[in-house]
Amino acid sequence: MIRCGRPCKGEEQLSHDRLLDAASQLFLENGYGNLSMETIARSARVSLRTIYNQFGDKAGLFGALIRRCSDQFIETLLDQDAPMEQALTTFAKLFLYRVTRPDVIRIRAILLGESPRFPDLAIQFYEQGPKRTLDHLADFFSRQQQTGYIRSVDPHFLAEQFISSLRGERFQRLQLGLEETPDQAEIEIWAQETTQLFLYGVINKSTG
Amino acid sequence: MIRCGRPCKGEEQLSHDRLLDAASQLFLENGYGNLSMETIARSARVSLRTIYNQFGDKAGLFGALIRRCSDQFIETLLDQDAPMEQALTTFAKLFLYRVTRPDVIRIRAILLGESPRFPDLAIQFYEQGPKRTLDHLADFFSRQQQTGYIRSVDPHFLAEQFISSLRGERFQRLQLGLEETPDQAEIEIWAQETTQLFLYGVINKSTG
DNA sequence: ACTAAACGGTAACGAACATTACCGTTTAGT
DNA sequence: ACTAAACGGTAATGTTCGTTACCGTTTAGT
Repeated sequence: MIRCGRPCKGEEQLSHDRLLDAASQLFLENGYGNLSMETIARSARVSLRTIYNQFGDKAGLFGALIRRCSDQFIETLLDQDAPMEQALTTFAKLFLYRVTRPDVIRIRAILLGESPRFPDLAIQFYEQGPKRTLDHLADFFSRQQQTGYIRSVDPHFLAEQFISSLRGERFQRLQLGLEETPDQAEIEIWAQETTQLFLYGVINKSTG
Repeated sequence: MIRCGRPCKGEEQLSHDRLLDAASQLFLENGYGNLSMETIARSARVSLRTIYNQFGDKAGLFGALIRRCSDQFIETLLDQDAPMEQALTTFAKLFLYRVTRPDVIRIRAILLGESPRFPDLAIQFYEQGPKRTLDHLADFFSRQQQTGYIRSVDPHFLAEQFISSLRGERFQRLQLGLEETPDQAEIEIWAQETTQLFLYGVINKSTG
């Protein structure tokens, strides 16, 4: 790179983001232990010293990355007034689409593998990401219970079960790299079938 | 170690197992990339050369370990003649107990993180472990469908949903190290509530 | 008894890697 | 204009690690 020297005023955030972007992609491809700082620096067209100035060390860079990934969380809207099945199905589609993106799958798997080394990071990730979705969903179920449409079970339990059903075994296979990323059409079927099973159960009802 | 030289006839398998046991525990504690061959050798009271003779290299040792972990799979009995809810609950307890053991949780998380480096290993693990459980469960649902008690949905879909519901969000937290291993009492409640929700759904039925 | 195989222990080799240091350069702040 | 800060590039440092080699020892197989 020809460009060198102290960056201009407006460009401070720029190299910072470029660095995070490059590091992100490389961590996703190689995991934590199998990626060298030099590779990151070269890919981001940044000097090694800059990384250490901005993030302290490798763990700091990894942490910043996880945190940025969690911050990308946007609360999925749950329409409280729509029919419950429709509201849940719409939520399910959005949730499944996000959660099946290859980079989300990968970052999750990497964090799982390294969580004993970064226990605080695991907590941050969960509380800023999955936990907020669960709370949001539990609130939805709680309101639906007040209408009497659904059984009075702990709404947090319901939220956890719904999320877990949504992920399904296919999510495990995705994390193991045994399956391709689903497209929109597959996700829609996936969301509908799972939501119905969750709502109506398995038993054949005697009366419709 | 004082003991040295070519091992006696009956002791061949012994050091092999001792090696796998030690390696197993160390991999669980440290993950793949953060564990040195020398540490394994010392812990197993075995020379480095012996490891390389028996397993080729580090990846080979890790693979043998994963395979042994999968082979420990024992088909959980599903009583086809018992009432369905009872059969499923019994299965659920056993499944949850096994799947929440710390070493099983850890080996899974490590394999997830390293799966891009060991794609074949991920396949072997899944097919010898989870897949056999799923097939077994799908067969159970298929037979139950013939009795007409449950809706006619793809039994493999039902099996996947049941397993996935069983794991629940708590399983994710376990993998992230955010929760303690559940004891038998917790597992029983967990199994019962999940099974009931799976069978009867969320909707308040008009007629009991 | 003799050879080959397998072992434990130590050391060595070579590569990779996280981290730091140094140098010349460009911009910010005053 | 001058100093301090931040940069890119290269090199160095110190460590760790996977793997191999060598040596003396013990057992298997014949």
